[in-house]
Parts: sequence; C-alpha cells; structure tokens
Amino acid sequence: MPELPEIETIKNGILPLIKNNTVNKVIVRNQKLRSPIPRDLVKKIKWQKIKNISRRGKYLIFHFKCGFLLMHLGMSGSLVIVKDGASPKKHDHVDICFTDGYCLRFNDPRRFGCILWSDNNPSQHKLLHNLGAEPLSEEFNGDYLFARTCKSVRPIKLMLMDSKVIAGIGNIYANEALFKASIHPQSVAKCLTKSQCEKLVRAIKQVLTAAIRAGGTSCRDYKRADGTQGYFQQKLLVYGRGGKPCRKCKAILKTSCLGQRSTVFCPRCQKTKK
DNA sequence: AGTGCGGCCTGTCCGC
DNA sequence: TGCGGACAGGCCGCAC
Repeated sequence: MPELPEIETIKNGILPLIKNNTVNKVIVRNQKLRSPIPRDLVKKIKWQKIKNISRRGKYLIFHFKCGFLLMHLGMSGSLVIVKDGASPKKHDHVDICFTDGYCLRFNDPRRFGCILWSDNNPSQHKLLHNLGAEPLSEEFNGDYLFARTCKSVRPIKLMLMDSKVIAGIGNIYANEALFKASIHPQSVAKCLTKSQCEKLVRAIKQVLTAAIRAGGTSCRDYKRADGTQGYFQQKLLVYGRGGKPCRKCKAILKTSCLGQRSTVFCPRCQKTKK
C-alpha cells in the first residue's frame, strides 16, 4: 500500500529513466480504474516529452508541455519500467511507451488507483486543490497542526490520515508517528497540547524521512520501480506488530479498530487524552 | 461545517 | 482440496 515515502521512492526511481523521453505509444488494456482513464489521454501525450515528475501527497504528477498527467496508485498500484513489448501480466492496465524502447507500466490489482489529466496548473485540479499541507514542507509545523487539532473532536489518528489536513499519510505512518510521539491514537485531537503537536510533527517528519531513505515499506503489493523491495518494514515499531512486545518498554502492543482501520499502539507508552 | 460511513476492488488467508 | 467469508485499505461522495 503505497503511502508518501513509497510514492517518493517510485518518483525518484523512474525520473532519471524517463525524464525528457518522448511518448510514442500508449496502451490502455483496462480503462476502468477508480475513475475511468480519459479517452483522449493517448492523443494528449503521444509525441510529447516528459519534462519532469513531481509529487503532491500520494499523487504523482507527470509534466508535459501541454499539461499534466495525474496518477494515484490507490492501495495496490505499482509502476515499473519494462522493455517495450514485454508480455503483460495480469492487471497490467496501462503502458506508456517511449521512443527509447522502454515503457512505464501501471499495474493495479484492486483498481483503486486512477490516471487523470489536467490541462493546466494541477494544484487547481479538483483532486488536488483540497489537499492539506505537505508533511515534509516547512508549512507543516506545530502551529499548523495545532490550529487544526484544537478545533476538532476526532481521534488524532483519523486527523493524521485526513488528506485535507495532511497529504500523504496513511495507516502505516500514522501508527508509527503516534507511537514515536507517545500519543494514543484515540486521543481527542483538541486535547493535544501545542508541545504535543510539535512533537507529533517532528515524529511524522522523522518517520517519513527515514522511510524514504530506506526505499519505502514493502508489504503485500508494494515494490519499488526496479522491482526490488524497500526495507523500512524492518524498522516498523508498531504497524503489523500487534500482540508483540513494544520495542521501548516490552509491554504487549494492542490492536484496535479506528475508523475501520487497524490500529496498533503500546498501551503503556501511548496515553489517551479525552 | 465537521464528522462518519458506504462503496469501489481483488488477493490472501482462515476455518470448515 | 475446495469453497465461502472476512479482511485489507485510500479516497470520494453522500448523509446526518
């Protein structure tokens, strides 16, 4: 399940391979994703050069002279670079092929991902313009988070995972960051102090940065663009470790359900605030 | 306005 | 061995 560090890793992996490459063919085997792939996409990008790739939250943005291709990998999406003509596997829905003989292949078993087009400034696109702060930007700091938490009665974990508040944090990194900051996932957002918000912001930046450095977390479907695995999963402190001893205090980690998401925390290190 | 939940999907794992 | 059911999960859009 790619979250921000996985998307960043994919971006860094494919950028040097396809930057300034010219599209000469687009194959859409299945256009039914979360929303259908625009019918005129092929026409838009054929013979166009990829100028750059950027990321906003979990969205990848491919920059062309004539506009921007927006891509979301959903939960199970992946991108690989293959030789043009390599036989497609199950769920290889889209190939974007280049004049150098390679192509960018989009695979997504669960089809929660999407590929969309924006003629102009993608930050104005309806899927992007409501996104909250980039967690690794300076805009995302203790003041920002406190301004949002102090008015909300939601559990803090749901707030971290709300892309309108912070872009790109999913279940894995929300669990990890809350553990690092010693904050119980169920804590009512407005009960957090300013200094707890600052601590949480630091924890989020730390865990995301470390995960990017490790090439992301590989579990289930996620792999890097070159097919190798990230290795951040070896460093996870709570996610996927319910029932095992806390790495700090040895208490048994608890698993609960919050907003229909599995939540793991240490009942001793992370205190609830109501 | 803020919050919560249903629906979209398929692969994997578990119990019978 | 085979089968059904539960579960996993991001994000939009709707309902309260």
